[in-house]
Amino acid sequence: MPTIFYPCPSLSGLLVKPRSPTLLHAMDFPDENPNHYHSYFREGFDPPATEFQVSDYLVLDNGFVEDDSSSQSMASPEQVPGGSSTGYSGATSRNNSMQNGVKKNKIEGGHRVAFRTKSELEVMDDGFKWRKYGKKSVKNSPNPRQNDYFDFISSLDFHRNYYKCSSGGCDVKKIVERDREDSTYVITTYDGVHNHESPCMVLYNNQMPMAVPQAWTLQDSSPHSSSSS
DNA sequence: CGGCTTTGACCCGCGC
DNA sequence: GCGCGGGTCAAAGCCG
Repeated sequence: MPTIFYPCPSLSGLLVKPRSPTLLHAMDFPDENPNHYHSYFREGFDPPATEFQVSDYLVLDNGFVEDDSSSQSMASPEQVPGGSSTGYSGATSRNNSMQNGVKKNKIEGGHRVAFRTKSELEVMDDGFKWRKYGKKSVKNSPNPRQNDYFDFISSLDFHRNYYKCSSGGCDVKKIVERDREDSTYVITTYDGVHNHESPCMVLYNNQMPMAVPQAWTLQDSSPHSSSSS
């Protein structure tokens, strides 16, 4: 079974809810930042639920985000004809194709994952090097909160930051925005699959090679994605 | 000087 | 057709 690994930064507990039929395997490692840890997921493992703070999102594989949650800022299925929605309803890239008259927001490389992480920080180190190439303002939160902490969060500008992997030849993109439904959360969406190892993983492998077996190796795509290339 | 961020402009698709 | 929103481009500026 092909395996795909993605990094998921987290500050206060990883927020995971598998959206695909495959279960996910989490392996947590410390970051260079003591306030962070990263988790790497792979198919075929059911993490003990008690170890995780449940989030509303983890979406992956085959290039389409599956989203049956009606309470999120990400697109709901009805926003995209045909039922397959994307993390961003307007992600109408010029590379997107029309299929049978139904616009499918298929991403290059065939994979999209989204992490919803409870964090004051919008930009978290996930081990890869990213270059920012765009920023767009979005509407403010529809649910303003009332205590000091939420006031602080709500005072932040709501915007969407666009990043590309700065590694040459790697076309993976990352979109970061604060969840407009709950501004204490940050939604990070990865588009595509890295064709190289993370510099961070090289460090990990040097330090504890047995503990991180090929965690950043991106093996062949899943059966779902084989039709999306 | 190179790499990165910022930011306004532009392109495109969609809904009305 | 037009306006709007999302995504990208690219020039300018910043910083180490």
